[in-house]
Amino acid sequence: MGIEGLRGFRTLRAPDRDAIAAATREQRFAKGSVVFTEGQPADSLWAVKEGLVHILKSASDGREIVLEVIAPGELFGAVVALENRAYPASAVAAEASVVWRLPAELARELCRKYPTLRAAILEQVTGRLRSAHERLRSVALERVEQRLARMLLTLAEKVGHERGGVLRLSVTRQELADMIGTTVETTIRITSTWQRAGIIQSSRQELALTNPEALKNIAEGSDR
Amino acid sequence: MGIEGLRGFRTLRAPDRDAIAAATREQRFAKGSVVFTEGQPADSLWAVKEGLVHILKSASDGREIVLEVIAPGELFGAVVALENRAYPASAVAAEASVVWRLPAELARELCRKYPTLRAAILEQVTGRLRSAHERLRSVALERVEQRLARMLLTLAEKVGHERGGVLRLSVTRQELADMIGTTVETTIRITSTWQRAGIIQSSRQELALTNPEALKNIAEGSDR
DNA sequence: CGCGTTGTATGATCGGTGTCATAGAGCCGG
DNA sequence: CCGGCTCTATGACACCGATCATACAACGCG
Repeated sequence: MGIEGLRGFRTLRAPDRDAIAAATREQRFAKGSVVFTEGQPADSLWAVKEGLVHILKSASDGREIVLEVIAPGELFGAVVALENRAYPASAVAAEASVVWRLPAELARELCRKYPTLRAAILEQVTGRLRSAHERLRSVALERVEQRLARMLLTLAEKVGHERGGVLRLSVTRQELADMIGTTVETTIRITSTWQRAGIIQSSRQELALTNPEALKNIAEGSDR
Repeated sequence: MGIEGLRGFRTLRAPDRDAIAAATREQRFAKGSVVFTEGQPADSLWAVKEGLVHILKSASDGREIVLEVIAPGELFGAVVALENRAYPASAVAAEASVVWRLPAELARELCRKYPTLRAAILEQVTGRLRSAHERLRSVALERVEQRLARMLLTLAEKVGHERGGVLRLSVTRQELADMIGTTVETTIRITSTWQRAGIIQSSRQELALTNPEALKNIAEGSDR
Protein backbone atom coordinates (compact mmCIF):
# COMPACT_ATOMS: atom_id res chain seq x y z
CA MET A 1 0.00 0.00 0.00
CA GLY A 2 1.12 3.53 -0.67
CA ILE A 3 0.01 7.05 0.11
CA GLU A 4 -2.98 6.62 -2.19
CA GLY A 5 -4.56 4.30 0.35
CA LEU A 6 -4.89 7.07 2.93
CA ARG A 7 -8.07 8.76 3.92
CA GLY A 8 -9.04 11.32 1.29
CA PHE A 9 -7.09 9.62 -1.47
CA ARG A 10 -9.36 6.61 -1.67
CA THR A 11 -12.03 8.25 -3.77
CA LEU A 12 -9.57 9.12 -6.51
CA ARG A 13 -10.02 7.44 -9.88
CA ALA A 14 -7.69 4.65 -10.90
CA PRO A 15 -5.42 6.57 -13.30
CA ASP A 16 -4.78 9.24 -10.70
CA ARG A 17 -4.09 6.69 -8.04
CA ASP A 18 -1.57 5.16 -10.37
CA ALA A 19 -0.04 8.57 -11.00
CA ILE A 20 0.32 9.08 -7.27
CA ALA A 21 1.82 5.67 -6.76
CA ALA A 22 4.31 6.42 -9.49
CA ALA A 23 5.21 9.85 -8.13
CA THR A 24 5.45 8.86 -4.47
CA ARG A 25 8.88 8.27 -3.02
CA GLU A 26 9.28 6.19 0.06
CA GLN A 27 11.98 7.57 2.31
CA ARG A 28 13.56 6.22 5.47
CA PHE A 29 14.68 8.43 8.35
CA ALA A 30 16.80 7.43 11.30
CA LYS A 31 15.72 8.51 14.76
CA GLY A 32 16.53 12.15 15.26
CA SER A 33 17.14 12.95 11.61
CA VAL A 34 15.54 15.98 10.01
CA VAL A 35 12.83 15.53 7.39
CA PHE A 36 12.58 19.20 6.58
CA THR A 37 13.56 22.46 8.24
CA GLU A 38 11.60 25.57 9.09
CA GLY A 39 11.96 28.17 6.36
CA GLN A 40 12.79 25.72 3.63
CA PRO A 41 10.48 25.97 0.57
CA ALA A 42 7.79 23.31 0.69
CA ASP A 43 8.22 21.10 -2.32
CA SER A 44 6.40 18.04 -1.05
CA LEU A 45 3.42 16.74 0.80
CA TRP A 46 4.38 14.10 3.33
CA ALA A 47 2.75 11.24 5.16
CA VAL A 48 4.03 8.84 7.79
CA LYS A 49 4.02 5.19 6.82
CA GLU A 50 5.77 3.81 9.89
CA GLY A 51 7.30 5.42 12.92
CA LEU A 52 6.66 8.85 14.37
CA VAL A 53 7.43 12.36 13.22
CA HIS A 54 7.53 15.50 15.36
CA ILE A 55 6.70 18.91 14.00
CA LEU A 56 8.58 21.49 16.01
CA LYS A 57 9.88 25.01 16.23
CA SER A 58 13.08 25.91 17.98
CA ALA A 59 14.54 28.97 19.65
CA SER A 60 18.01 30.31 19.05
CA ASP A 61 19.20 28.91 22.38
CA GLY A 62 18.34 25.36 21.35
CA ARG A 63 15.15 24.96 23.30
CA GLU A 64 12.28 23.72 21.20
CA ILE A 65 8.56 23.16 21.27
CA VAL A 66 6.92 20.13 19.69
CA LEU A 67 3.81 21.37 17.91
CA GLU A 68 2.48 18.12 16.53
CA VAL A 69 3.07 14.43 16.83
CA ILE A 70 2.39 12.75 13.49
CA ALA A 71 1.40 9.10 13.68
CA PRO A 72 1.34 6.54 10.86
CA GLY A 73 -1.33 7.27 8.28
CA GLU A 74 -1.32 11.00 8.90
CA LEU A 75 -0.26 13.74 6.55
CA PHE A 76 2.18 16.49 7.41
CA GLY A 77 3.48 19.52 5.56
CA ALA A 78 0.27 19.23 3.58
CA VAL A 79 -1.34 22.65 3.64
CA VAL A 80 1.88 24.48 3.16
CA ALA A 81 2.67 22.35 0.12
CA LEU A 82 -0.71 23.25 -1.36
CA GLU A 83 -0.04 26.92 -0.80
CA ASN A 84 3.45 26.75 -2.25
CA ARG A 85 5.26 28.54 0.53
CA ALA A 86 7.99 27.76 3.05
CA TYR A 87 7.56 25.27 5.88
CA PRO A 88 6.61 27.21 9.02
CA ALA A 89 8.17 24.56 11.27
CA SER A 90 10.61 21.67 11.13
CA ALA A 91 9.91 17.94 10.98
CA VAL A 92 12.10 15.43 12.78
CA ALA A 93 11.81 11.67 12.99
CA ALA A 94 11.08 10.91 16.64
CA GLU A 95 11.93 7.29 16.00
CA ALA A 96 13.16 5.32 13.00
CA SER A 97 10.49 6.07 10.41
CA VAL A 98 9.37 5.52 6.88
CA VAL A 99 7.57 8.37 5.18
CA TRP A 100 5.90 8.94 1.87
CA ARG A 101 6.75 11.98 -0.16
CA LEU A 102 4.52 13.35 -2.88
CA PRO A 103 5.62 16.29 -5.09
CA ALA A 104 3.74 19.43 -4.13
CA GLU A 105 2.86 20.22 -7.73
CA LEU A 106 1.04 16.92 -8.12
CA ALA A 107 -0.70 17.38 -4.77
CA ARG A 108 -1.95 20.80 -5.83
CA GLU A 109 -3.23 19.40 -9.10
CA LEU A 110 -5.07 16.57 -7.38
CA CYS A 111 -6.62 18.97 -4.90
CA ARG A 112 -8.00 21.07 -7.70
CA LYS A 113 -9.42 17.93 -9.27
CA TYR A 114 -10.84 16.22 -6.20
CA PRO A 115 -12.83 18.23 -3.68
CA THR A 116 -12.93 15.20 -1.41
CA LEU A 117 -9.16 15.33 -1.09
CA ARG A 118 -9.35 18.99 -0.15
CA ALA A 119 -12.10 18.13 2.31
CA ALA A 120 -9.98 15.43 3.92
CA ILE A 121 -7.10 17.85 4.34
CA LEU A 122 -9.45 20.50 5.73
CA GLU A 123 -10.64 17.98 8.26
CA GLN A 124 -7.12 17.17 9.42
CA VAL A 125 -6.26 20.85 9.62
CA THR A 126 -9.31 21.77 11.66
CA GLY A 127 -8.57 18.96 14.06
CA ARG A 128 -5.07 20.29 14.52
CA LEU A 129 -6.31 23.84 14.97
CA ARG A 130 -8.58 22.67 17.75
CA SER A 131 -5.79 20.78 19.44
CA ALA A 132 -3.46 23.77 19.03
CA HIS A 133 -6.05 25.98 20.72
CA GLU A 134 -6.45 23.51 23.51
CA ARG A 135 -2.71 23.37 24.06
CA LEU A 136 -2.57 27.15 24.00
CA ARG A 137 -5.11 27.19 26.78
CA SER A 138 -3.18 24.58 28.66
CA VAL A 139 0.22 26.24 28.44
CA ALA A 140 -1.21 29.69 29.22
CA LEU A 141 -3.52 28.81 32.09
CA GLU A 142 -2.25 25.63 33.69
CA ARG A 143 0.88 24.82 35.61
CA VAL A 144 3.48 22.33 34.55
CA GLU A 145 2.18 19.38 36.54
CA GLN A 146 -1.28 19.74 35.07
CA ARG A 147 0.03 20.16 31.55
CA LEU A 148 2.20 17.10 31.88
CA ALA A 149 -0.67 14.94 33.13
CA ARG A 150 -2.82 16.14 30.26
CA MET A 151 -0.10 15.54 27.71
CA LEU A 152 0.51 12.01 28.93
CA LEU A 153 -3.17 11.20 28.56
CA THR A 154 -3.32 12.74 25.10
CA LEU A 155 -0.20 10.91 23.99
CA ALA A 156 -1.46 7.64 25.42
CA GLU A 157 -4.56 7.98 23.30
CA LYS A 158 -2.63 8.83 20.19
CA VAL A 159 0.52 6.73 20.28
CA GLY A 160 0.23 4.60 23.38
CA HIS A 161 0.48 0.84 23.14
CA GLU A 162 -0.90 -1.56 25.68
CA ARG A 163 1.19 -4.29 27.20
CA GLY A 164 0.55 -6.14 30.39
CA GLY A 165 -2.74 -4.37 30.90
CA VAL A 166 -1.21 -0.90 31.13
CA LEU A 167 -0.75 1.83 28.57
CA ARG A 168 2.85 2.45 27.66
CA LEU A 169 4.46 5.38 25.97
CA SER A 170 7.87 5.37 24.40
CA VAL A 171 9.00 8.89 24.95
CA THR A 172 11.89 10.62 26.69
CA ARG A 173 11.51 13.25 29.42
CA GLN A 174 13.19 15.72 27.09
CA GLU A 175 10.48 15.18 24.48
CA LEU A 176 7.76 15.57 27.08
CA ALA A 177 9.38 18.77 28.29
CA ASP A 178 9.46 20.09 24.72
CA MET A 179 5.79 19.28 24.30
CA ILE A 180 4.55 21.15 27.34
CA GLY A 181 7.06 23.99 27.32
CA THR A 182 9.23 23.21 30.32
CA THR A 183 12.67 21.78 31.08
CA VAL A 184 13.89 18.20 31.34
CA GLU A 185 14.71 18.61 35.01
CA THR A 186 11.22 19.71 35.92
CA THR A 187 9.69 16.90 33.89
CA ILE A 188 11.96 14.35 35.56
CA ARG A 189 11.15 15.71 39.02
CA ILE A 190 7.42 15.33 38.39
CA THR A 191 7.62 11.89 36.82
CA SER A 192 9.84 10.80 39.71
CA THR A 193 7.32 11.83 42.34
CA TRP A 194 4.52 10.22 40.32
CA GLN A 195 6.60 7.10 40.11
CA ARG A 196 6.93 7.06 43.90
CA ALA A 197 3.18 7.67 44.19
CA GLY A 198 2.51 4.66 41.96
CA ILE A 199 0.77 6.75 39.31
CA ILE A 200 3.20 5.84 36.59
CA GLN A 201 6.05 3.47 36.12
CA SER A 202 9.06 5.14 34.72
CA SER A 203 11.94 3.60 32.86
CA ARG A 204 14.42 4.62 30.23
CA GLN A 205 12.71 5.82 27.06
CA GLU A 206 9.47 4.46 28.35
CA LEU A 207 6.72 5.23 30.73
CA ALA A 208 3.73 3.17 31.82
CA LEU A 209 0.49 4.76 32.97
CA THR A 210 -0.41 2.47 35.83
CA ASN A 211 -3.03 4.82 37.22
CA PRO A 212 -4.63 6.94 34.49
CA GLU A 213 -7.43 8.02 36.82
CA ALA A 214 -4.98 9.80 39.07
CA LEU A 215 -3.55 11.56 36.03
CA LYS A 216 -7.02 12.65 34.99
CA ASN A 217 -7.56 14.13 38.43
CA ILE A 218 -4.31 16.04 38.21
CA ALA A 219 -5.14 17.21 34.68
CA GLU A 220 -8.47 18.52 35.86
CA GLY A 221 -6.76 20.30 38.68
CA SER A 222 -9.17 18.76 41.15
CA ASP A 223 -6.69 18.89 43.99
CA ARG A 224 -5.90 22.58 43.98
CA MET B 1 -23.59 44.41 1.44
CA GLY B 2 -24.07 41.18 3.34
CA ILE B 3 -22.09 38.09 4.15
CA GLU B 4 -22.28 37.01 0.53
CA GLY B 5 -19.81 39.74 -0.39
CA LEU B 6 -17.01 38.14 1.63
CA ARG B 7 -14.05 36.33 0.20
CA GLY B 8 -15.06 32.83 -0.86
CA PHE B 9 -18.71 33.73 -1.30
CA ARG B 10 -18.16 35.91 -4.32
CA THR B 11 -17.97 33.07 -6.82
CA LEU B 12 -21.39 31.78 -5.86
CA ARG B 13 -24.14 31.94 -8.46
CA ALA B 14 -26.84 34.55 -8.17
CA PRO B 15 -29.68 32.38 -6.80
CA ASP B 16 -27.46 31.06 -4.04
CA ARG B 17 -26.23 34.51 -3.16
CA ASP B 18 -29.86 35.54 -2.85
CA ALA B 19 -30.55 32.52 -0.67
CA ILE B 20 -27.68 33.54 1.60
CA ALA B 21 -28.83 37.12 1.77
CA ALA B 22 -32.30 35.91 2.72
CA ALA B 23 -31.04 33.51 5.38
CA THR B 24 -28.49 35.82 6.94
CA ARG B 25 -29.40 37.58 10.16
CA GLU B 26 -27.61 40.70 11.20
CA GLN B 27 -27.09 40.85 14.93
CA ARG B 28 -25.76 43.56 17.20
CA PHE B 29 -23.67 42.87 20.29
CA ALA B 30 -22.73 45.30 23.02
CA LYS B 31 -19.15 45.39 24.22
CA GLY B 32 -18.49 42.43 26.46
CA SER B 33 -21.57 40.46 25.47
CA VAL B 34 -21.32 36.81 24.57
CA VAL B 35 -21.95 35.69 20.99
CA PHE B 36 -21.69 32.00 21.78
CA THR B 37 -20.29 29.89 24.55
CA GLU B 38 -17.87 26.99 24.57
CA GLY B 39 -19.73 23.68 24.52
CA GLN B 40 -22.88 25.05 22.95
CA PRO B 41 -23.92 23.20 19.74
CA ALA B 42 -22.82 25.13 16.67
CA ASP B 43 -25.92 26.08 14.74
CA SER B 44 -24.46 28.99 12.79
CA LEU B 45 -21.55 30.25 10.80
CA TRP B 46 -20.61 33.80 11.80
CA ALA B 47 -18.80 36.73 10.32
CA VAL B 48 -17.92 40.15 11.70
CA LYS B 49 -19.42 43.10 9.87
CA GLU B 50 -18.27 45.84 12.22
CA GLY B 51 -16.44 45.82 15.50
CA LEU B 52 -14.21 43.12 16.95
CA VAL B 53 -14.85 39.66 18.32
CA HIS B 54 -12.58 37.64 20.59
CA ILE B 55 -12.50 33.87 20.54
CA LEU B 56 -11.46 32.66 23.97
CA LYS B 57 -11.31 29.80 26.42
CA SER B 58 -11.58 30.29 30.13
CA ALA B 59 -10.46 28.44 33.22
CA SER B 60 -12.63 27.69 36.20
CA ASP B 61 -10.93 30.42 38.23
CA GLY B 62 -11.99 33.09 35.74
CA ARG B 63 -8.70 33.57 33.98
CA GLU B 64 -8.98 33.30 30.22
CA ILE B 65 -6.93 33.09 27.07
CA VAL B 66 -7.85 34.93 23.91
CA LEU B 67 -7.26 32.51 21.04
CA GLU B 68 -8.23 34.68 18.11
CA VAL B 69 -9.09 38.26 17.35
CA ILE B 70 -11.67 38.40 14.58
CA ALA B 71 -11.68 41.60 12.55
CA PRO B 72 -14.41 42.84 10.18
CA GLY B 73 -14.78 40.68 7.09
CA GLU B 74 -13.54 37.53 8.80
CA LEU B 75 -15.47 34.38 9.52
CA PHE B 76 -15.64 32.70 12.90
CA GLY B 77 -17.25 29.53 14.17
CA ALA B 78 -17.03 28.41 10.57
CA VAL B 79 -15.37 25.02 10.58
CA VAL B 80 -17.24 23.83 13.60
CA ALA B 81 -20.54 24.76 11.95
CA LEU B 82 -19.56 22.72 8.91
CA GLU B 83 -18.79 19.74 11.09
CA ASN B 84 -21.96 20.05 13.10
CA ARG B 85 -20.44 19.81 16.56
CA ALA B 86 -20.16 22.02 19.63
CA TYR B 87 -18.17 25.25 19.69
CA PRO B 88 -14.74 24.47 21.17
CA ALA B 89 -14.39 28.03 22.51
CA SER B 90 -16.47 31.08 23.31
CA ALA B 91 -16.93 34.26 21.28
CA VAL B 92 -17.26 37.64 22.96
CA ALA B 93 -17.68 41.09 21.44
CA ALA B 94 -14.51 42.99 22.32
CA GLU B 95 -16.25 46.21 21.35
CA ALA B 96 -19.73 47.11 20.16
CA SER B 97 -20.10 44.92 17.09
CA VAL B 98 -22.39 43.88 14.29
CA VAL B 99 -22.12 40.31 13.09
CA TRP B 100 -23.70 38.21 10.38
CA ARG B 101 -25.18 34.88 11.22
CA LEU B 102 -25.77 32.16 8.65
CA PRO B 103 -27.58 28.92 9.55
CA ALA B 104 -25.10 26.04 9.69
CA GLU B 105 -27.28 23.80 7.57
CA LEU B 106 -27.22 26.28 4.69
CA ALA B 107 -23.47 26.76 5.09
CA ARG B 108 -22.92 23.02 4.88
CA GLU B 109 -25.05 22.79 1.77
CA LEU B 110 -23.20 25.63 0.09
CA CYS B 111 -19.88 24.07 0.94
CA ARG B 112 -20.89 20.85 -0.71
CA LYS B 113 -21.93 22.79 -3.78
CA TYR B 114 -19.03 25.22 -4.05
CA PRO B 115 -15.49 23.92 -3.68
CA THR B 116 -14.25 27.50 -3.81
CA LEU B 117 -16.11 28.26 -0.62
CA ARG B 118 -14.53 25.28 1.06
CA ALA B 119 -11.19 26.41 -0.28
CA ALA B 120 -11.65 29.89 1.18
CA ILE B 121 -12.46 28.44 4.57
CA LEU B 122 -9.51 26.08 4.35
CA GLU B 123 -7.32 29.08 3.67
CA GLN B 124 -8.57 30.95 6.73
CA VAL B 125 -8.15 27.87 8.88
CA THR B 126 -4.61 27.20 7.76
CA GLY B 127 -3.69 30.80 8.46
CA ARG B 128 -5.06 30.46 11.96
CA LEU B 129 -3.29 27.16 12.51
CA ARG B 130 -0.01 28.81 11.59
CA SER B 131 -0.64 31.70 13.93
CA ALA B 132 -1.70 29.33 16.70
CA HIS B 133 1.56 27.41 16.27
CA GLU B 134 3.52 30.62 16.35
CA ARG B 135 1.80 31.69 19.54
CA LEU B 136 2.42 28.27 21.03
CA ARG B 137 6.10 28.75 20.35
CA SER B 138 5.96 32.21 21.81
CA VAL B 139 4.19 31.30 25.03
CA ALA B 140 6.31 28.19 25.56
CA LEU B 141 9.74 29.58 24.76
CA GLU B 142 9.65 33.32 25.35
CA ARG B 143 9.23 35.41 28.44
CA VAL B 144 6.40 37.77 29.06
CA GLU B 145 8.13 40.93 27.87
CA GLN B 146 9.01 39.36 24.55
CA ARG B 147 5.55 37.95 24.06
CA LEU B 148 3.95 41.27 24.82
CA ALA B 149 6.14 43.12 22.32
CA ARG B 150 5.32 40.52 19.70
CA MET B 151 1.61 40.68 20.44
CA LEU B 152 1.52 44.46 20.19
CA LEU B 153 3.16 44.32 16.78
CA THR B 154 0.80 41.61 15.58
CA LEU B 155 -2.24 43.47 16.86
CA ALA B 156 -1.05 46.72 15.32
CA GLU B 157 -0.88 45.00 11.97
CA LYS B 158 -4.30 43.45 12.34
CA VAL B 159 -6.44 46.02 14.11
CA GLY B 160 -4.23 49.06 14.57
CA HIS B 161 -5.36 52.42 13.28
CA GLU B 162 -3.03 55.26 12.49
CA ARG B 163 -3.55 58.71 13.89
CA GLY B 164 -1.03 61.47 14.21
CA GLY B 165 1.62 59.39 12.48
CA VAL B 166 1.63 56.64 15.10
CA LEU B 167 -0.12 53.29 15.26
CA ARG B 168 -2.77 53.12 17.92
CA LEU B 169 -4.44 50.14 19.49
CA SER B 170 -7.62 50.25 21.46
CA VAL B 171 -7.10 47.47 23.93
CA THR B 172 -7.01 47.12 27.70
CA ARG B 173 -4.10 45.70 29.67
CA GLN B 174 -6.41 42.91 30.81
CA GLU B 175 -7.06 41.90 27.21
CA LEU B 176 -3.36 41.98 26.41
CA ALA B 177 -2.67 39.84 29.46
CA ASP B 178 -5.29 37.34 28.31
CA MET B 179 -3.71 37.18 24.88
CA ILE B 180 -0.19 36.37 26.03
CA GLY B 181 -1.04 34.28 29.06
CA THR B 182 -0.04 36.51 31.94
CA THR B 183 -1.69 38.77 34.52
CA VAL B 184 -2.90 42.36 34.30
CA GLU B 185 -0.35 43.51 36.86
CA THR B 186 2.58 42.15 34.91
CA THR B 187 1.26 43.66 31.69
CA ILE B 188 0.79 47.02 33.36
CA ARG B 189 4.28 46.92 34.84
CA ILE B 190 5.81 46.30 31.43
CA THR B 191 3.75 48.89 29.59
CA SER B 192 4.57 51.38 32.34
CA THR B 193 8.30 50.94 31.95
CA TRP B 194 7.96 51.09 28.16
CA GLN B 195 5.96 54.26 28.58
CA ARG B 196 8.79 55.74 30.62
CA ALA B 197 11.29 54.58 27.99
CA GLY B 198 9.28 56.35 25.30
CA ILE B 199 8.60 53.13 23.41
CA ILE B 200 4.84 53.42 23.71
CA GLN B 201 2.37 55.96 24.88
CA SER B 202 -0.13 54.52 27.26
CA SER B 203 -3.56 55.80 28.09
CA ARG B 204 -6.86 54.40 29.19
CA GLN B 205 -8.16 51.75 26.76
CA GLU B 206 -5.57 52.84 24.28
CA LEU B 207 -1.96 52.49 23.52
CA ALA B 208 0.19 54.17 20.87
CA LEU B 209 3.28 52.52 19.43
CA THR B 210 5.62 55.46 19.23
CA ASN B 211 8.69 53.33 18.65
CA PRO B 212 7.85 50.06 16.87
CA GLU B 213 11.52 49.42 16.13
CA ALA B 214 12.27 49.14 19.82
CA LEU B 215 9.40 46.69 20.16
CA LYS B 216 10.79 44.62 17.30
CA ASN B 217 14.11 44.45 19.07
CA ILE B 218 12.48 43.28 22.26
CA ALA B 219 10.37 40.76 20.36
CA GLU B 220 13.48 39.32 18.74
CA GLY B 221 15.12 39.08 22.12
CA SER B 222 18.15 40.91 20.76
CA ASP B 223 19.02 42.32 24.16
CA ARG B 224 19.34 39.14 26.14
C1' DC C 1 34.96 -5.48 28.01
C1' DG C 2 35.60 -0.76 28.76
C1' DC C 3 34.32 3.69 27.51
C1' DG C 4 31.69 7.39 25.58
C1' DT C 5 27.09 8.90 25.05
C1' DT C 6 22.44 9.47 26.24
C1' DG C 7 18.84 9.54 29.49
C1' DT C 8 17.39 9.78 34.38
C1' DA C 9 17.83 11.57 39.07
C1' DT C 10 18.36 15.09 42.65
C1' DG C 11 20.12 19.02 45.25
C1' DA C 12 21.08 24.14 45.68
C1' DT C 13 20.05 28.47 44.24
C1' DC C 14 18.07 32.33 41.78
C1' DG C 15 14.87 35.01 39.48
C1' DG C 16 10.79 36.02 36.73
C1' DT C 17 5.94 36.31 37.63
C1' DG C 18 1.99 35.46 40.14
C1' DT C 19 -0.51 36.98 44.17
C1' DC C 20 -2.29 40.22 47.36
C1' DA C 21 -3.01 44.81 48.81
C1' DT C 22 -3.73 49.62 48.12
C1' DA C 23 -4.47 53.78 45.63
C1' DG C 24 -5.65 56.90 42.19
C1' DA C 25 -7.46 58.31 37.67
C1' DG C 26 -10.86 58.36 34.14
C1' DC C 27 -15.66 57.45 32.99
C1' DC C 28 -20.79 56.71 33.49
C1' DG C 29 -25.21 56.97 35.25
C1' DG C 30 -28.51 58.31 38.67
C1' DC D 1 -21.80 66.13 40.70
C1' DC D 2 -21.21 62.53 43.30
C1' DG D 3 -20.82 57.58 44.04
C1' DG D 4 -19.61 53.51 41.92
C1' DC D 5 -17.24 51.14 38.51
C1' DT D 6 -13.48 50.06 35.46
C1' DC D 7 -8.87 50.58 34.28
C1' DT D 8 -4.17 51.82 35.43
C1' DA D 9 -0.43 51.99 38.69
C1' DT D 10 2.84 50.37 42.17
C1' DG D 11 4.75 48.05 46.21
C1' DA D 12 5.72 43.78 49.07
C1' DC D 13 6.15 39.16 49.09
C1' DA D 14 5.87 34.28 47.87
C1' DC D 15 6.75 30.63 44.98
C1' DC D 16 6.92 27.91 40.84
C1' DG D 17 10.02 26.49 37.85
C1' DA D 18 14.51 27.63 35.41
C1' DT D 19 19.34 27.23 35.91
C1' DC D 20 23.58 25.14 37.29
C1' DA D 21 25.98 21.33 39.09
C1' DT D 22 26.80 16.56 40.01
C1' DA D 23 26.02 11.72 39.90
C1' DC D 24 24.75 7.46 38.09
C1' DA D 25 22.44 3.99 35.28
C1' DA D 26 21.57 2.06 30.79
C1' DC D 27 22.78 1.41 26.31
C1' DG D 28 25.71 1.12 22.05
C1' DC D 29 29.91 0.50 19.93
C1' DG D 30 34.71 -0.28 18.86
